[in-house]
Amino acid sequence: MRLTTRGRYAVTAMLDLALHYERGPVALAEIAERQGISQSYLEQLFSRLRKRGLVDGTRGPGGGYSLVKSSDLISVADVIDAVDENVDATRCGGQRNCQGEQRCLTHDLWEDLSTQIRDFLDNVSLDELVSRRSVQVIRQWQDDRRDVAAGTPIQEGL
Amino acid sequence: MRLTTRGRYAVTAMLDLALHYERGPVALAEIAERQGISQSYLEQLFSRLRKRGLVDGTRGPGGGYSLVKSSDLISVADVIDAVDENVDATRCGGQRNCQGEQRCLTHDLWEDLSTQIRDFLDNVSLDELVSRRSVQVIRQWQDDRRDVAAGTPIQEGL
DNA sequence: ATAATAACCAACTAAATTAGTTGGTATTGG
DNA sequence: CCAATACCAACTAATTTAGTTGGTTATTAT
Repeated sequence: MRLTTRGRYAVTAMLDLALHYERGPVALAEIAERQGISQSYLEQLFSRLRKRGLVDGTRGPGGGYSLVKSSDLISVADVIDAVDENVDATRCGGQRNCQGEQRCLTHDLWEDLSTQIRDFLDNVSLDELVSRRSVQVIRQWQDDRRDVAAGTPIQEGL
Repeated sequence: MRLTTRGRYAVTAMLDLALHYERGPVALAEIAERQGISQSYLEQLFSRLRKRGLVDGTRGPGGGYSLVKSSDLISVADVIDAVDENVDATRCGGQRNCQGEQRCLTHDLWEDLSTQIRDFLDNVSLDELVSRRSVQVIRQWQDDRRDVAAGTPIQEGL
């Protein structure tokens, strides 16, 4: 089973995008700063996300990335799939050849676990994450922090 | 999240033990052969399993390992915990400091996923695995194969 | 006693993977 | 034209994993 920083970064970045793309494309530099992720690493991740048709890149000043589909149509599983090979828990990747030609003793167990994980991740959309209270709290904090860093007075509303 | 060959090997080996320890201690050489796992790697895993009080080692000829507790009291989670550090899906290991001092945007999501995985693995006991049809089929195949390799005619019953 | 068996132990190695860097080129808005 | 930004490929450092090597102890059978 592969669920590593790569997948977590990708979901975090996509969630950042879902939170900010309404005012137009979001530059990777912004996401990198807000989420504390290396920008060039993000580039690699977004290259994969773009190839999967999840995001759209706009070049030039004012450019950045935007979501192709509405955030309620993008599941966490979609994002992880795009950057990580898979979240399969079996050794053989479902090929049933974990031990020579044969299935290993525990093949079915890992298959069941994979199904569990997949069901869970399939059923969480970016949109659902956006509306979570805990996400909104962190978003607020991150946005304020950025305004302070930029010397802009914190504004309520707008 | 860490679910790698190590954890899978450990569960497979423990299941092999559950399937065979009634006739006395099972030598690692046997498990290694039946399950296709490097014996010296198994030694490392069993060292951890022993320290966790899951198995008991008997030295000398006829020795090997046996289960300390009955197989219905050992969950798959117990085994994975013993050899893998954890199956936590968060980056911070639940410390909530995934981004500097703060939680990262997706912290709660990974926490929820961890809970899912843990619940699943907690609720599968070795005993339950033993009684699965698919496990019995593979067990039969493995035991027959070993008899053939040893030149012993296959016996029904005994 | 001695030899064989098997647990037990520590240190090393090879391979893979990951996270991240470097140094670019291509587009596009102002 | 210039600055911003996506886009791209190749390299690097660190970490982790699976597995090896070369032992030592303890126990049983002869």
